[in-house]
Amino acid sequence: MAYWLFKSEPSTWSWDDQVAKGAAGEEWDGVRNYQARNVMREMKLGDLGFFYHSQKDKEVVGIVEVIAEAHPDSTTDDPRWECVDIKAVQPVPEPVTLAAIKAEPKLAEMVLVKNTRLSVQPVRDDEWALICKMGGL
DNA sequence: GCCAACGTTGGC
DNA sequence: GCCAACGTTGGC
Repeated sequence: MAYWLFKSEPSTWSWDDQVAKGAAGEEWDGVRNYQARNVMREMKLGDLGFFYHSQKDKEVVGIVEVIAEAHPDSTTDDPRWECVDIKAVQPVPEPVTLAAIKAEPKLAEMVLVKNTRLSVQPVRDDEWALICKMGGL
């Protein structure tokens, strides 16, 4: 099982929007970046990911599950772009802020810290476990 | 609202 | 194939 992180501006697509989609989930569409697309191609059914709010909140607010592997992005005719489908699994009881992540030396290598602009990222097993703990899970 | 980082585009 | 110009993202 691999772990990932999905970044979104709450004003565009928030955790609440994701939760509202329920078990049916939703396409993680609109990604127009090769690196992020390549990360999504690595995802397998059942993998878990953090849902991160960028800009205003800057915190990990929930956990999602991959329910469909990479397929063409329905929001474009350009065959270069693909996306996965994800559904909300559960909220993080105590959202983990970017500040808290930066304050933790064990998380200094996170893509979230080192490559802030990448919108879909891999998360290591140890990073996943630690953030879950910090979030009260 | 500003600015740094970075990805993409297009001219040569 | 290189590089300058430009656009976008996201933290502060």
